[in-house]
Amino acid sequence: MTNQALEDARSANRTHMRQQILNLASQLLTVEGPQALSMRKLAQALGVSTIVLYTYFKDKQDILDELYKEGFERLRQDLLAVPQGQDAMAYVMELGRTYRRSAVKNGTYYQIMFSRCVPGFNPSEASRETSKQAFGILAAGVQRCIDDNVIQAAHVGNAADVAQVLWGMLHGMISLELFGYLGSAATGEALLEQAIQTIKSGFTHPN
Amino acid sequence: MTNQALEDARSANRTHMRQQILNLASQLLTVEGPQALSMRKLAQALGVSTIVLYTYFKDKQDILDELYKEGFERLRQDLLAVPQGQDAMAYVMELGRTYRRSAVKNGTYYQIMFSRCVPGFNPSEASRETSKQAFGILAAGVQRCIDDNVIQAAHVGNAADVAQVLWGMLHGMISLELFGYLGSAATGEALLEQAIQTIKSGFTHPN
DNA sequence: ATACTTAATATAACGATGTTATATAAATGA
DNA sequence: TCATTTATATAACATCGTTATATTAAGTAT
Repeated sequence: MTNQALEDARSANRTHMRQQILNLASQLLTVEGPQALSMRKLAQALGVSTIVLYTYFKDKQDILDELYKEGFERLRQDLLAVPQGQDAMAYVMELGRTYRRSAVKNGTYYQIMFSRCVPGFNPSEASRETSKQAFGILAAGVQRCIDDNVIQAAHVGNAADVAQVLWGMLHGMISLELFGYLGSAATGEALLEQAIQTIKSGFTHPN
Repeated sequence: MTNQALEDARSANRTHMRQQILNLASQLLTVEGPQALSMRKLAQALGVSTIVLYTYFKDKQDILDELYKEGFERLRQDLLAVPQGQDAMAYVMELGRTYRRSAVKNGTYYQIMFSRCVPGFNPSEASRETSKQAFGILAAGVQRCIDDNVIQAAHVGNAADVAQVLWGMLHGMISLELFGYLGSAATGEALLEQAIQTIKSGFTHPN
């Protein structure tokens, strides 16, 4: 006969252990970079054998998938914290600045989310759904601009497409910054501000 | 006594062998992706031992560095092929479309150039100079727009900064496309066109 | 309480990777 | 012909992700 309380305890231990592993993986990732995040180091840091990792996670991809999700969750939380009180356009522009701050703050996470820094890693379909939620915040902000007639949808297309363009620009500027492709003259923050202003003008003054 | 002709012959053989290795590496990269580009496979495809690779290149990074340079060289050539006859703004916009076409056509090269798809690889300082030359074409185009008063520098900043913003947007849109982050609704080409129009409006109608 | 079953963990191995030390064959020079 | 340098091969080392086998602990049942 199976004991329900026992199962629960085991399940609790299981999620607890999983979290502990993920915390350590996150720390290893942040401090030493994606390169140093190996199963062996992780196990050693935990003081256990490698096989323990495989009882709590299917494989390394499974762990990376969780970090990927956590990265998008952090981004989503940061974006959610932006107050919507101001006018719609100002809100969207502030989302852009927040996006950059969040990405730079969690640079190693951002690498996992958007660069193929771990060979063979591809986020699962479920995790990609998480990424769409973060994007959804951006899209909703754009939609509000359209509703308020700050952006003329007739000229620039639907909200999703406009948000894609905005996202692309944000992601591109941030990627160049994180990759060291920005000319030494301007800072990432200043250039992003300029980019935001440019795209804002493009949204509001279509040809 | 050293024979000059012999040295020359050796040097010629050396560069020839180097090129042969790089060609095969490029093919391996294109067909099987960055993941499959290993020293052993490369040696096996050449029908020689791994040590041969190390007599012609310092290490794997050295080979990747050459591929990195070749990627930017291809991009540069494609951008140079864009006719400058048209008006300055149209030329810059066409540069943008060409940039995307070139990046999509050489997707695996683009990964080496802009994503950390090979652990531990960082382009050398010399190679990064090559990347700046491709960027220089973009910057020169923007400069022409400023000279022709199609872009008001007073509003949007100097040519280098404007080009950075343009580059960031291009790179971002392309990255999202190559990474599969584009909503299934719109194609990469259509979205880039929209982005180009947006940024064009932003450049010409500053607030 | 003792035997049985199940879960958790360790050890050690497999194949693959980049890289290199040692050894061997070929070619060039005196 | 002998000596020296060069090119190449073989085999090894350390690291990686992963897993088969063995061992230990814990819980269950009689």
